Amino acid sequence: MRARRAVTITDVAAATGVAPSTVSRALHNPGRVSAATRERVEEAARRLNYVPNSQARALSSGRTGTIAVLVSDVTNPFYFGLIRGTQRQLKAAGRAQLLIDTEDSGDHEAEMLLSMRRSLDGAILAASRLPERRLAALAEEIPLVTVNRNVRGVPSVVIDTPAGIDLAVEHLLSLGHRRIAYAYGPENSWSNRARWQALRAAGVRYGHPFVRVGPFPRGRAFGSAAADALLNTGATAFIAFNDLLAIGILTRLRERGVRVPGDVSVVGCDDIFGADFCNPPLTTLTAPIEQAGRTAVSMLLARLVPAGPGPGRRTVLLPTHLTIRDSTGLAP
Amino acid sequence: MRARRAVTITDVAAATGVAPSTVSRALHNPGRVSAATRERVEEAARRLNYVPNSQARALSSGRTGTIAVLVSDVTNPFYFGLIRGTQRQLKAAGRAQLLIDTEDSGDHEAEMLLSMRRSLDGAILAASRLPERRLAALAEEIPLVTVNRNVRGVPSVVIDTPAGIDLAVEHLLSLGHRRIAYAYGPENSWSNRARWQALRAAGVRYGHPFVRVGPFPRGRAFGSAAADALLNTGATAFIAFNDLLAIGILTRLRERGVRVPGDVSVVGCDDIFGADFCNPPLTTLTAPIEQAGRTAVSMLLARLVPAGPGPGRRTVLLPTHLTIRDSTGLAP
DNA sequence: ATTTGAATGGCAATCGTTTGCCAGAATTTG
DNA sequence: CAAATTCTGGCAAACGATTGCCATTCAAAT
Repeated sequence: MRARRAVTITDVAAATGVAPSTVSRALHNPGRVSAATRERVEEAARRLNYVPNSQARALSSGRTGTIAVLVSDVTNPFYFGLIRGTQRQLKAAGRAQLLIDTEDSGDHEAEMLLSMRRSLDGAILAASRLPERRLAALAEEIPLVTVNRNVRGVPSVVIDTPAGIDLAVEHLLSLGHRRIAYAYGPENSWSNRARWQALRAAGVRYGHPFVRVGPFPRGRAFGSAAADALLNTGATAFIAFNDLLAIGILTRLRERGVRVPGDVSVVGCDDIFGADFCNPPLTTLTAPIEQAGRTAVSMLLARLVPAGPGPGRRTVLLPTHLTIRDSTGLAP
Repeated sequence: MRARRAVTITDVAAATGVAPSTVSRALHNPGRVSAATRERVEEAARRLNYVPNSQARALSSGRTGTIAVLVSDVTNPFYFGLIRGTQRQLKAAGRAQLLIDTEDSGDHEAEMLLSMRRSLDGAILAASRLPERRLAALAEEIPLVTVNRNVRGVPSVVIDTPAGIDLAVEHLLSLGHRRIAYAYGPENSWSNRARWQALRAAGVRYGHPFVRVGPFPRGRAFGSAAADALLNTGATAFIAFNDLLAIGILTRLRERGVRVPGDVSVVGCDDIFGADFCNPPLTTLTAPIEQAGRTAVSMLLARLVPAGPGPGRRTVLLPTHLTIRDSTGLAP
């Protein structure tokens, strides 16, 4: 009933008067056949509207042409840019993107990856929740590139927010702030730990011991709790684990009648969609998210060609910059 | 070098002492073998950590287990919820989701679909840009469900924003607004046309001829042009094609010193991420986007089982409701 | 006891490619 | 001009499942 039998390589072969193997080579290994036959094959393929069956090809060649992109939560705006970046680059390389939502669970992540490893050429792990050991083990099974997660032996692209944190601190210090508090995010987030790490180091360096509150779960909703806790520290400037939390904090501060930046300043991380139009617009560490996606894809694809140029760069560090908007101002 | 040879159905068969065909049946067609053998097979499969090769399975059975979801722009927040909805439902059904960004081009859309039709069990078209004829033709090739696009013969789930428009109009009329202007979106958007359609009809019904400005391309950036044009109409209330545009309009109005809702009221459509924390929070038509995604998947899967329950509902209409926030108020 | 039919399991073809190997033709080399 | 290479193209064996068909076995019905 559905779609009459598809055009196969055999049909093209018959139409051209050559063997199927020749068609295969003409199409995917041009150097292997004479120019004349190649042209005849191509013509016939075009005429018959032949499109290779990727299943069959995957079966015999072992390459599937699809790359999985695993995110912990598709609705987290942070991933939008990332997904767009991977999508672009993959499309340009003629590959398909399998999007997987791991629902923030490492087990889920591993299970998905393992069960699909036969159907994948590789995977990009944006924000893996897996412990180092399991991640490394998984990388043995299937080519992997991580984003914002640095594990020995697994290539990764990481956005250098820690360096950005220094920029934020300088910015706040220059505005006269001396007490800075950090809203600590989920313990299972590598970025979160790295950010706090950097902030604490900066605090020591400048001789102002910065404090932290939390941890708080992911999501704007917990901005309320975070805001209350932050106010309680007596700090005049807050840095939030990410923009989502920062926006939640902003909302709560408004509710409580605390003026931003009159009374306190707030800095976010990532510069997600919405950071520029929330109220007030958020000063934040702008991360090159889309570029991270593109880079991750490039690294992964580079590893897939057998004659890869050596091991390639193992870790690519992408710089961030501080985007100053209206949520930071002079210390009161 | 990579991953020692995988465990195949033959290995399981050997370990159990039965034929491969029996293993296949035990695993996917339980009624066909005795309970005893099935258990032995299952045990062996578990022990050997067998995971079927989906390529091979697709090749012989014709079913691939993956569904494509086509969106016109992955970074449009409207799709976030949709993608989450489809993701959820597909995962529950044990299927994979291939995400495709058509970059707002019908040609691209058709080309992708055609070239992947062998690797797909079906596709969900969120916001197709294809003309009716081509869409209908494509539906012959591959099982399709559209979202927010109604084409004869193609099952669809549409979010009933037109009905919502009436709610918005009543809301605005009750606040004393008499002149309402619509910011018209891209001509190639079915939803946009439907919304204007509904608004115009309401205008006629209530005896207040509503006007429109535009069309404006997708994206927040064009909110500036839209805002200026809207102000120029002399209307006191604006309804925007979607929230993205509405937020852009809000930004521009603030720039120009126009107070919202003091001077003018603004209503958006969709209730995307950000509509609740922009400045001021946006009154909007809340669409059950995630549910739309889930429903689309259910409809598609229902069509795939051979003994489907008849043709099923062809079009599912999902209701919207008006979420009143701070961008609407009494007419000046 | 014979017939019937259901339940169970195996054989082998098939799905559409890719690719190692081989043979003949064409070309280069000494 | 003979020998050695390089080019081309075909054959056939995978790749790992599914499934139509057949052969047994075993129980139920006559």
